[in-house]
Amino acid sequence: MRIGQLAQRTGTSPRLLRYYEEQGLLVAERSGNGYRDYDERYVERVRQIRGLLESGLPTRVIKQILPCISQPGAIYVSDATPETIATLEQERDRMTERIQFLVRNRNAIAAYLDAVRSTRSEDIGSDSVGAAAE
DNA sequence: TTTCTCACA
DNA sequence: TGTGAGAA
Repeated sequence: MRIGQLAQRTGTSPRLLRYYEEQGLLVAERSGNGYRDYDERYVERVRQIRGLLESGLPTRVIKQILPCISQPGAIYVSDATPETIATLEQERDRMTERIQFLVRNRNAIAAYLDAVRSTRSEDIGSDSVGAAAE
């Protein structure tokens, strides 16, 4: 498939897919006219990349660890160099810190909302706020 | 439609 | 980390 279709199927843009390729996250075949040619497997691969980026990993790290985690289910310990292990440990710790940061802020917001709701229900006598979605 | 490059937030 | 413009 061509870049436009892959973009559509992964919810990204052609521009972004070229950018990922430039960063070494993707390698595309070329068809006769010079257009990139992707097979089915790239849909899942792009989703993987998106997920890791949204988790806050920089592209250079994703490039390094993608071969290790792209095999679903099986974990191939063999292809993880000591250097990659170190990177993963560091990234895991960074993620833990960010999670704690998010939890604190979520709690602060939740506490504020509870306070606002209780003062309003004292004034008005009712509240119709729906359940929070997860 | 896609390619590339340059510039910019 | 991404986007927009311009030209082929």
